Parts: sequence; structure tokens; C-alpha cells
Amino acid sequence: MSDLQNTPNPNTPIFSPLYQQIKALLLQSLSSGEWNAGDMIPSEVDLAAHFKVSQGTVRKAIDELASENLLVRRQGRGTFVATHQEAQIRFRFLSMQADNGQKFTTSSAVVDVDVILASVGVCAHLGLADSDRVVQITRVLSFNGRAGVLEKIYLPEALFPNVTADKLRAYKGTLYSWFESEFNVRMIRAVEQIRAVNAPESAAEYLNVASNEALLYVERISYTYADKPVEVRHGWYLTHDYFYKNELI
Amino acid sequence: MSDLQNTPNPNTPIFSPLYQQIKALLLQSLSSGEWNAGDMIPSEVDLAAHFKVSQGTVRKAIDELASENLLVRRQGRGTFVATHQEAQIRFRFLSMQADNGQKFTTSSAVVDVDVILASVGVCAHLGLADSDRVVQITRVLSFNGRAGVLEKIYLPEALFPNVTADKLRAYKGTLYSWFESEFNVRMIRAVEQIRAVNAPESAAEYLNVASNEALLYVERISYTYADKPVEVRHGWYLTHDYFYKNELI
DNA sequence: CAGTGGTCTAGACCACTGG
DNA sequence: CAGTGGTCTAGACCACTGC
Repeated sequence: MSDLQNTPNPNTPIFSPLYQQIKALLLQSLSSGEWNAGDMIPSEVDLAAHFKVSQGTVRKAIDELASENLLVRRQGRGTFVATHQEAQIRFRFLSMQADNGQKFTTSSAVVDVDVILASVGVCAHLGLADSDRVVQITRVLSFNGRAGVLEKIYLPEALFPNVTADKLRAYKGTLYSWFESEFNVRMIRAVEQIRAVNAPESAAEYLNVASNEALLYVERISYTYADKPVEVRHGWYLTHDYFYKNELI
Repeated sequence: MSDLQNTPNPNTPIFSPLYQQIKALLLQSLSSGEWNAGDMIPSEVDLAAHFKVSQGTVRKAIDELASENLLVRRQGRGTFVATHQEAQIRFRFLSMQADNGQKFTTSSAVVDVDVILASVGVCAHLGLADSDRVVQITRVLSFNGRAGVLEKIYLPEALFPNVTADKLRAYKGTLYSWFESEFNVRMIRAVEQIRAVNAPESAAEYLNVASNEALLYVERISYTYADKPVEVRHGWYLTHDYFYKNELI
């Protein structure tokens, strides 16, 4: 149905492969909110008919989106929009592991929620104007009941309206799944800058360590569709009993 | 030619998909050394004829190996065994970037090479016996001429015979490309545990910092084909002007 | 059982590379 | 130009899921 530039006998001068065009169209359906997290998308047969291409071409487009973790294929059931509700994806963005290899419980204590004018740095990373406001969330993550991470999270108020500490505390689940269900914002990828710092006063207090103690300091920028940055997160990590796991593939 | 279990009409009870079997066979040709780093492997048409399957099936096997960075496809030329010589792959395992975003030069100074009995920890990670010996390389990496990383590298002597500081210093290029060309050992993936520590005396000295200064401490285990561990690397990183970059995808 | 994704085939044509 | 990988088709059959 759609105006793909590559009719079976392409005479058009400039074109990208059919499956790329279809991938772009699917991406559009994802980012426009036409399909929501957890939804099943149309079957390969339906999509092939709709786009008037063969099933193999649709398949290649879906394959790529699945390999980018935007879609999830389930044999016999269908293809679904990836969601942060899934266990698989839930811990993709929390990389801490215990020294002893054991499992551990994670809990979160919201310290503060403020709406403020963002610093220049945060503004730049989020692509905001000086006058735009951001929600600042301060929270402490604990592992097995012991404070392990202090985080400061910055979100554009325009995308995340009316955030309050109470609402945040009421939600059971990860922040990213809250963003998804409450604001329809899905995090797709993130980039981190990792450093070691001597604990600043503020962090030392929350983590119950001396103020020159070495901490991991992680600055993360998270992106949604179309590489749009939607979150800046600063974290101070205690790495005595837990470490940050990184896989180079 | 090979005895794939899935002849066109499969009556055999247990089997994995054809393309997986072919992938396994290609993997074998890679790990056995039949194909070396940088070599061109047989064309899709040849492989299809050889395995008596359609080109599409071979293609799917190669696609997966390419997505795992074991093979590199080059349109119009052929498919090649990935090598650490390539710029693309050369920096896949060094994640430091400058705060100002500028490029910078990296240089390496070999401090020491010893053949020793490995500690229990290193033995365990490398799958060695207590009595097996390892090569211990101590070196300092500098960025723009300023010492930035102290590394201690442990290699099984059995796989890396006759390593000397002189040979190491004579080689121009990354350590991984040296391993590849000199010992025919190719690193495929690595896992890291990242922590912040207060600089130990030894590291502080090499990096010219005070001994309680916060440093990144990275423990890396590198693997070759078949998930065989072949290197343990301990690194202390100064992160004042450079940071460790991590991408969550 | 009908509907989904997963595998596989055979063949066509295109785009790119190097000699 | 011949040879390579890249795209696309049409159709077959399999494996899995849920009703």
C-alpha cells in the first residue's frame, strides 16, 4: 500500500533496499505510538500483503529490528514490541553484580523530586533551551538492604509532566518500565562515561562511607527512538561488594 | 560433502537447523586454524555446493558469524576472517576516550615480562593447574604522553611460549594483533569487572598520583573460540582527563 | 485446528570490486 | 569482464502456540 520506491522493476534513480524502507516504516509505527510496548504487531504475511512485497523481505526488516531489541519474535505467537516489563530486558540497564556471584535483592528509596532549571551540561545533553525545566530525581539504590548507589536523574519536564515523589514511590518496578507505562517513553539505548572519583560529601553521606573513599561515577545519557536523548543520569557507585559488569563482544 | 544431519527430506529424529550445523562447521575451520586472520573464505556459491545446500542457507550461517564479528563481508570482494589488524576492530577493546572529545595518541611502555606460577585466582580464570606457568606482562599505557593505565597481563605459557620484553617492544601494534600474528590466538570477546579503588602504592607510583587517589580497577578475562579463556588482565586507570566509555544497546 | 514464526529451496537480478 | 556479496521473489514445509 505504501509508496515504496522500489517497485518490482525499479526504474527510479535513487532508492534504498526495500527491506530498509520497510524497516523505517515499522520504526515509524513504533515511535509514533501506533504500536505500544508489549503489543503484537501484524503478522509477516499481513505486512507482506500490506507492503506488497514478499514475506522474506518483511522478515529481513523485522530481523534487524529484533536484533536491535526493538521487537521480540515468539515462534507460534507473533512479533511483539519490546517492553521494559520483560525480565530479559529489565536488567539490561543495571549492570551491578555481586562479588560472590550470588543473587541479591535491589530496592530503591526516593530521596527527592524537584522541578528545576537544568544546568548547562544537562541542557546540552538533552537538547533543551536554557529556560526549559527538568525533573530532578534523587534516589538511593540498595543491594541486600545496604546502600550501594546514589543517583541523580534528569528528565525534560515537557516529556515527563507532573512527576511527584509519591507517584514514584507508589510504582513497583524499574524506572524505565515506569517511564514506559506512565509517559509512553521507551529507552532504547544508552551511553555511559565511567570514572573513579573520591567520594564527594553528598554521596559519602548517603552511602555511609568516608568522603575520600573511591567510588565509580557514571554519567549516562539514555535515548529513545530516532536517537532522541530523554534522560541524563549521574550515579555514584560503591564497589566494595559489588562490581560493574561489562561485556565486550 | 559433509555429513549434515538434515538431508533435503529429513527423517532423522534429532537435528538442529542446517544453517546452524554449517555455522558450527565454519566455526571449526576458524578455530582449527584452517583459515587464518585476514584470509578470504570460500565464496557462498562454493560453500553451498560443498555442503550441498542452497546459497540462502550458507548465507544465514555467514550472517550470524558476521554479526558476531568473526567474519567480515565485503561486497564484490568476498568474506574474510576478522582480524585485529583492522582499524574497526583494533579499538573495540580499548574503551578510553578524552573528556574534550579530541583524538589522542596512545603509547605503551613495557615495564617487565616474567614467567611465574600463577595465583590461584588467575589459574581458576584461565582453567590452569596449580603447577602451570603464566607469562606476566607489566606495562604502562600513556595517552598524549601522560601515563594513564597500569596493566598486568597474564597469559598461559603453553599458548604463548618464549615471550620476552624485547620481542614485545619490537612489535608495533596492539597486543591483540601481536597475539594473533605471533601466536595465532585470536581474542573474540571479553568480560570485565569494573570497580573504583583507592590507588595502591604500586599503581600510584607508575601513574604519578597520590596513593589514595581514586582509580578505575578493571579485571578482564578474554576468550578465544569455543569460549576458551586465554588472557587475564588487571588494569588501573586514571580517569581525570579520560573516561571509560560504555554503550548499552 | 488455524495461525504464527522458522527453515530451506531455486532462481533471478543488482551493485560492487578488481584485473 | 568474471566473480563476489546484496536484494528479492514465490513457494514449500516444519515447529510451536493457543484455542
